Amino acid sequence: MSATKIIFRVHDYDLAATLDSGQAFRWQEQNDSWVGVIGKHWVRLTQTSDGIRAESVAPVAGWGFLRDFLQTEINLAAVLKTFPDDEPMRIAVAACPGLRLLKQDPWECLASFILSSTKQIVQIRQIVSVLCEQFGEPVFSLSSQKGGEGQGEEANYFRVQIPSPQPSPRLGWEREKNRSCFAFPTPQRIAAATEAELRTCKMGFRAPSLLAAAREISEGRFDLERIRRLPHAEARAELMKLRGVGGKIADCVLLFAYGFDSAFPVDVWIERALQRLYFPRRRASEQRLRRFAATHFGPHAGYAQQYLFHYMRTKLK
DNA sequence: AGCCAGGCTTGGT
DNA sequence: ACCAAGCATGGC
Repeated sequence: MSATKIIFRVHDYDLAATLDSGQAFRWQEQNDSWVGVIGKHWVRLTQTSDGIRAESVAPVAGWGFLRDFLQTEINLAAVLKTFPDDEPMRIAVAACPGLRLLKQDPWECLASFILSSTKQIVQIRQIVSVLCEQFGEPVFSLSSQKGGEGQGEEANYFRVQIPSPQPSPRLGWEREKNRSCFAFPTPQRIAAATEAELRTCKMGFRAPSLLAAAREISEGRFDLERIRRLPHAEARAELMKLRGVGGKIADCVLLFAYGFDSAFPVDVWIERALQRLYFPRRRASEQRLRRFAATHFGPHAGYAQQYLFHYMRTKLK
């Protein structure tokens, strides 16, 4: 089974910064590439001089899913033009031109951010990784005996050599091979688990929240697709009905999965960034910072937030 | 309204 | 080595 490839010709796209900027938690750097799973597709992405090269192990019917995920059609320059013309924004953009927003699957995004509360990015990655290994369907099977006529999911798997160049010294080869080979578990699968089982993934007190969301969704009481069609404020209110989802997490899902570009997640880091960059002389209340953010950054405030966040994380600390 | 919920990283000694 | 603090929070 030969790998299939495509090149997305896109400029001002910083792949590494984008995949590693705290919006998605499943991408791993492998040599000069990034490996991850989108839906049922394992993919390897590499930044090249003329864009982004994508490789998959199994042949894919089309690359629309990846174009959509990476948002390569977005005219970034046009987005940047809508930012306020002030010193902090200029510096934040200059620090990482080419930082983008992805468009992720709503369930994966929601579940990941329910698991994110009071966790640092490294820990969120660990939790999500174990969750996928434990409950996710393999996106391809290493030892499947089945040919093409199985009726279940198996028919979609392929017997392949995973093109993973070198084992990392810290995780053994076996473990390394198996990472990123699982789809994100469905709401149905999570709903079928017990709280105790979920807790083995080290998610602690977030387990009941994840379980509740999975049940609401799998039993049809909560419709993730309906959110997409609601106005911003209503969509936000709807998401916040879920246990474990407050304003910050709702904003993350609105921005990273549903493409509400004006959503502006405010966490400790953004709060500090706003305080330092926009109110250096006197201390501004959380209220004030929030109100300022809601009006100051324009229609693509979410992009602005991502630049401020990245700048804060990498340069200001 | 303040405290609690885990566990891992970070930074001090 | 060890230990304490601090988390890209929200619920009760």
